[in-house]
Amino acid sequence: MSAAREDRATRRPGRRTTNGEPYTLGSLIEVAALAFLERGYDATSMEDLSRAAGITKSSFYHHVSGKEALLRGALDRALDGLFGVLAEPAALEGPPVARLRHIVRRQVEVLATELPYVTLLLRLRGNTETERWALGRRREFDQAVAALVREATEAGAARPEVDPVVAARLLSGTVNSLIEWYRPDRVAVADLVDAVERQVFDGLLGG
Amino acid sequence: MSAAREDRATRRPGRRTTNGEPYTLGSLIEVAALAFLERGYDATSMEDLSRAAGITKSSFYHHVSGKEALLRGALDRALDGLFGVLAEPAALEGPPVARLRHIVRRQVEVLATELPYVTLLLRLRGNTETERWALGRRREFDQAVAALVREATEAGAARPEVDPVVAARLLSGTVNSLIEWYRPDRVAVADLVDAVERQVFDGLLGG
DNA sequence: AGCTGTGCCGAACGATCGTTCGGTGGGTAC
DNA sequence: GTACCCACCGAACGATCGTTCGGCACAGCT
Repeated sequence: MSAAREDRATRRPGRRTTNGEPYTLGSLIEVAALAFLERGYDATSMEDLSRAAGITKSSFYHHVSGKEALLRGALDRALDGLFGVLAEPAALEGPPVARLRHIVRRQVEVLATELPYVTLLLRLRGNTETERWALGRRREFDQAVAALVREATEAGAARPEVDPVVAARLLSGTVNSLIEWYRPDRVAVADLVDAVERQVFDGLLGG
Repeated sequence: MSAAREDRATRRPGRRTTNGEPYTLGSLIEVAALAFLERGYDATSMEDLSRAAGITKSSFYHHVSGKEALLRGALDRALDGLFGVLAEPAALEGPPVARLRHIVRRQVEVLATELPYVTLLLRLRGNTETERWALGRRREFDQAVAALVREATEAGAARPEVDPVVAARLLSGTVNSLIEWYRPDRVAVADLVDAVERQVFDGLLGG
């Protein structure tokens, strides 16, 4: 996590005494998200975070207003990624099934590339106001996908025997469950996208 | 340690002042699991638990050795349910696909009926020795299912284009994601089982 | 030279955590 | 009666939490 700090040590951009890279809010949010991913939000102390960043706890507070701000920043990044998918042209035009396919594929990509942030979003319990706000936005996203599943079912393009609401939940569940096991070094993102699409739209059996 | 207290319920077994129901370890584990389900393990204090049980914090400790024991008890119950499925005859005999189908259906049933306990199991981060022990047992279960998926693929009964390991992860993810939204009062268990089986083995599309 | 702003730190704050302990009151056994 | 048991409680323990504060070292500017 600190390898990038001493390379351009000659120039003094901000203040930084011993090394070049200043601590930005974004970089500290990244550090925090990785720690939250590993131990969970509540079980991660500010001492843990500051140690991971390479400074003391009190120095850490010089750059960050508090623990909840780190959470909020990470959740913002996750939600921006997800809602960005919904705003893409291929998610807005064409038959419902095609739009659904595109959203699922892109959602998997966002999950894979923004893994720590999305993981944080999906593990929320709603204990604080910030968490409830993020859960509300996440529900918006899920409902948009659920509406698309219902459209596809009514258009006769999806299995009518299954309640579209339940189908949408299972769909979201399948995609979101990636955070439980996917690690970027083991499986390529492109292969992951294909595998999820096949399993979701074609099922486990057949061939 | 405590099972001997409730069996002879007619004769005032323990002491109980205001009501007849004695506090057994099992009933307190149930209370705890429900609270953990709502707020998360770390965010739930012993004060919360004792208040939910209707006694003070110090009285609570008269019945329970500690917070981790409650966690351990709940995890035990979840793991017993899951491994019980693997031990059923229909999970041991017959072609791989049929055994897989049976396990998936029964696993959904266990998730639905033991929801708080399984939820606790699936949210573990491995911060304590107890958590790591439970994660190890859970991995055993997942590997047993993964082995069955591989068998089915080699037998030509599942899609060969998808890596069996990834397919098994997606399968487990789909089933386990039920804990994120399923509540026993909204959808009947039998309908849930059918919907999951269809979505997993037949896919979202078609009709 | 002196002044100022800033990155960083040690020490401590009050709050809350899980846990322990001494005691109390009312029931049972003798 | 009296001795004992046990569910229950109030109060406090040490530890750790997130957060704050005063001060130190050093760079840029005048």
